[in-house]
Amino acid sequence: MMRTNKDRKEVFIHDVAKAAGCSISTVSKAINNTGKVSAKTRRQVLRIAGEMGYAAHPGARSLRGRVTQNIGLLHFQSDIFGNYFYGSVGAGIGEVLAERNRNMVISPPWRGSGEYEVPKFVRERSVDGLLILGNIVDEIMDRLLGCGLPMVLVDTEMPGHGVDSIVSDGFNGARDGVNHLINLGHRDIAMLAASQVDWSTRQRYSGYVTALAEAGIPFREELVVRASHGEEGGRSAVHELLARDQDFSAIFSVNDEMAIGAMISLREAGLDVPRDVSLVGFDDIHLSRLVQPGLTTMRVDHKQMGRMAATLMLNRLESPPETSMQHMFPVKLVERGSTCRR
Amino acid sequence: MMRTNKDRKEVFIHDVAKAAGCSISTVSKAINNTGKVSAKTRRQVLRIAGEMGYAAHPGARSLRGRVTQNIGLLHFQSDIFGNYFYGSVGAGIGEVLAERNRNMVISPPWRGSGEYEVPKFVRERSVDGLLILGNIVDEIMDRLLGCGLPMVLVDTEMPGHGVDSIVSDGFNGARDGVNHLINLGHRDIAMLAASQVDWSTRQRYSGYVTALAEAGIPFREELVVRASHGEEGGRSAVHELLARDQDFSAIFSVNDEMAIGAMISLREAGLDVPRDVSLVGFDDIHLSRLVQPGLTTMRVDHKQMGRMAATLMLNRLESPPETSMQHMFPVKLVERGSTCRR
DNA sequence: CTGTTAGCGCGTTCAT
DNA sequence: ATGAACGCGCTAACAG
Repeated sequence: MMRTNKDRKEVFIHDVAKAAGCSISTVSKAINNTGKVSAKTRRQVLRIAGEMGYAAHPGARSLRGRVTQNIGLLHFQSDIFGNYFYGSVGAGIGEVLAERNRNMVISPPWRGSGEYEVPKFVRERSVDGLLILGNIVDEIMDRLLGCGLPMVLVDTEMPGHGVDSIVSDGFNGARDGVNHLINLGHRDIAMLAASQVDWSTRQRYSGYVTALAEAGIPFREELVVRASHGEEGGRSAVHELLARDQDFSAIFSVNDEMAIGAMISLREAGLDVPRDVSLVGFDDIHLSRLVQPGLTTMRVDHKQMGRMAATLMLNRLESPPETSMQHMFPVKLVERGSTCRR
Repeated sequence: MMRTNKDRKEVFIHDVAKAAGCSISTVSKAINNTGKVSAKTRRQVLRIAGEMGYAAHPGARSLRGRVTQNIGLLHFQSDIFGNYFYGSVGAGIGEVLAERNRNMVISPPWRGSGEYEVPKFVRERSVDGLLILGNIVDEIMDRLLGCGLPMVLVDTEMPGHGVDSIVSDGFNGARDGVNHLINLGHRDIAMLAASQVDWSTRQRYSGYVTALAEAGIPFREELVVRASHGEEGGRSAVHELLARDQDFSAIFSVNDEMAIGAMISLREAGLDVPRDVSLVGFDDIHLSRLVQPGLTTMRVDHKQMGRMAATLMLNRLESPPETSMQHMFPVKLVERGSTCRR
């Protein structure tokens, strides 16, 4: 017969000490592998503690040692669960935190109503460090810095504040993506961009502009559309683009979700992808393999980015470095069905 | 000039008391709205605490009051971030936890290598309750019950252990889905199922069998394929089905991810959906609107399920009920392009 | 209404 | 090599 949910029995260090026939402090030393304890008593204590299912009270530990063993995950653009890109990054982070025995605390879904309130867990400092996914408004950043927690930024940068960051090479990625379209014979290449203040958009926008310039193709403001992140943004961007009544045979999108929204809207408008319009995205989210046609995109190893961000944070906590560091991941073209020769 | 990450200044109840010119316990009472405090001093204390950015040390609180204000999220089938269904549920959970001022702690990606180890945060009891997403192996369940934490199950049931559960109506959903196919003139309807031990699969399987029986269509074992959850499972299931060389004009899939995998494999095999094979999924994940053709499926309000699970848990913590409860969400057919008349 | 006090479980010093 | 004692920040019981 299985247990039911009635029989709870908390076991504290005191109980272990009694069972092991030694003092509380000896148990503590044995468990934390600190101070002087004979090998024999250590083994004994560990065995008993294991049998009794002892685990130190994290509250008491953090009260004493000022360390929580929790890492907070922040994301301000949207809900992390609903975002394929951040989801993969989060998975990588989760792996590392588990390997190194930390808990992951997640910020609540961001309600973008201009309330720049930091989550409860950072106000209360119930985490040792913060991993921040994606672009972040200055005002929030300022508040977070005020909390004095170590931070690692993922997919954005913020120089001069002593925070680490992990990004993908948006500039070269975008340049390569647009070059791919140019090599296919396209010249009228539109760009779907997000907010100007987003670091990632700015990088990718520069890559777009540069690729055009290098190919001697005049830049046309009318072919750049700005919209919100996500599939909805991509849809409205295409409507806007079509309403402008400009010729274009290809679209470079700042991310895959917008590209997929664009793909749908193009189809609804009676345009075939890639016959009428070639489409290149950015990120290579899981979805991009599944849509029909498959989305040509710039691949980034999201999970690895997450892993590195978490690793960086834990190392930083163990030995605070003098200087902050940024790391840039390479980006690689993945050809699928959404692009073809003009 | 923005702040940098150097200036951290922790503020404790002691500092607030000094600044407010009163005792520590008065501050505590004012903040927690407990005990007797004059309205004036309360206002005064709250103002000062706010100005100083005071937040109680959660470790100390939990040490004293045995409550952490954290809720743990567990998911054993796969990584929550990579799963569209659980992602939506998680979003609903996150909303409620934020509204009611709790933190969400997430279990690390489950490595299914047979190691039934409970996450660090439940061993250490750094959460007040556990929300468990999806089917769960008995052995893990047993361990979790042994921890004595209140639990709410989502998308699965486990009667007789005093735990609440929130599920969708898999039986009637599957029956309706299969009936839809029958009404379209199909008689050779295959089923893509997952593990027999999964509660949700069992329910949906029963619905499938019942619908056939009610329509007087003989059940054929050869048309039932079992595979792992997820897109990969759907793909391999279709391969298996085709290898069996049985006639079928429609497939009912136990979930959308498998259905989408099936859709891809059918296409690769030169079969058109829905012309050659009609396809019905279950769950209505975000992806199902995006694939081409759109997937006909059984809709469940995931986010609402998440909200209810979280609400149930918080209420249960505030006033432990005598008895456990289960709640079943209705399921509704959503017709899209993956089904047509035979 | 306010302040003093005790103790939550743990890690650490300092004796032994 | 081991144990006794202290205090981390906080809340609750009690005294004033």
